[in-house]
Amino acid sequence: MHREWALKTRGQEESGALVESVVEILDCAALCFTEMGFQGTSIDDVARRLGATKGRIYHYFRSKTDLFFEVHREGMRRLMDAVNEAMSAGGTGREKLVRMLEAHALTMMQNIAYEAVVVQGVHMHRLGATTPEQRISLDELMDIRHKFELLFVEAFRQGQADGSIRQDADVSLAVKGMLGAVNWMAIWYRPRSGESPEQQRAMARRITELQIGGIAG
Amino acid sequence: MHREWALKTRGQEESGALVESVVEILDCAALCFTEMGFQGTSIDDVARRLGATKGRIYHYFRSKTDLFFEVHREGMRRLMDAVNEAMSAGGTGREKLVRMLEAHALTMMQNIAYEAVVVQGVHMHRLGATTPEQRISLDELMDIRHKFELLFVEAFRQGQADGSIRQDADVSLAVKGMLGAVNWMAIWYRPRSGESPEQQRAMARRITELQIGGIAG
DNA sequence: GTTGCAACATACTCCGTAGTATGCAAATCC
DNA sequence: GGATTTGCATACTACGGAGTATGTTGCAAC
Repeated sequence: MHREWALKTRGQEESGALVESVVEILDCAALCFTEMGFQGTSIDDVARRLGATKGRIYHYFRSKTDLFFEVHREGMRRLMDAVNEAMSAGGTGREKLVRMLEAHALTMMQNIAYEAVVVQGVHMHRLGATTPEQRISLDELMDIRHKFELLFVEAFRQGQADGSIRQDADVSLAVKGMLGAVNWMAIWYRPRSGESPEQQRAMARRITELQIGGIAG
Repeated sequence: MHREWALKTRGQEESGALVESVVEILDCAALCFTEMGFQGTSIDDVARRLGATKGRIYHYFRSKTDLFFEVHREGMRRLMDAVNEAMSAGGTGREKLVRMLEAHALTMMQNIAYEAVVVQGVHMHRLGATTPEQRISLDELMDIRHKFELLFVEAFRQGQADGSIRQDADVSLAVKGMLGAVNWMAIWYRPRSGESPEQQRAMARRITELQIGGIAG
């Protein structure tokens, strides 16, 4: 998969060193934004965390807002990739939905910094005070997010059609509820030190199963 | 119920006019914080929305952070009141949980500005850069939030004991999931113009029923 | 080996904003 | 009815932080 950075250097060849440096910046930015919020994070904060100075960041990114958008975009990309793959395999609508929710939850846990920024970004979508250029980026991100939700809606509808999902449910509300339950992990989940991928998968399965099966005894 | 404002004037008698003015400030602050975030909102923004100036705000609140805390506290208070009342009535654990979730969802919808700030505040709890005094306020709010979650845990456990809730569930994870589904409303829900309380109650019932019953067909 | 450019660091500018100090009219108290 | 306080508005200060302009170093190409 070819990444398309919205960088000053967009369009030119990506050497390995360049990508590495940019990813390093994105990682630190994701951590800072997660811990202190967008407005609460200064470029100097990110630079300090990098062990560098602003010069390095502004060499690659036009503005603080652009940097935030790139982190957001990368987080959405990881989510989208995971869920798309989970959806592509066959099965009933319900089986698809289960795989998609598990993939979603697992991606949240494995990329908690990026995904916390994504959750923040959703909240920020009415920021308004942006340049027309940034407005386009923002609209693009909202569009991706909408498409993301539509994937779940589609699987849900398929499940209703094949009888694996109850038909008396408001699809939109049901999907928003399920996604909310998983997205909320961005708020409370922090990896326990030494937590194995298998433990993470187990947690993803449990939270998914509760959303599918409910809690009634 | 006697409100205890963390104001400069704390401890003195609350005349009706004082309360009215403070509530007006809190309402505007809640809207601003919801739309632009904590750091993105300036005191002048809140004042402009009030049709006033900073002087009025700093007359009642020590700092911007204090103002945010008060909005957060008020939002939590409304949630807590609603859920506490729903819990106090009898019934099985599951019946309690249903009423509590419905009350939670309904309160979210009817106080969306305040509750959006509450959700934001949870995310902000590791802000760090606060005075010791503010640190105490913040810890207090986190404590309230924790107690709030414990109410649901308690009802859940009761339901497991009386057989109305399945016993193979991780209580903490299940509660976090359900609360996430409802809290997420702070992100997507905006009242449709002319939406009746009855329609809101219907939505609260639907989202609750999905969390309790699941979506399996 | 020197030219050129990439990849930063350094050193500024400038503006928004939190917080303060002061002014001032109306209400309240004695 | 003078004195004091309340409930703000006005005017100011101080500073942090976004963005910029300008070095500086190292590698690559020729």
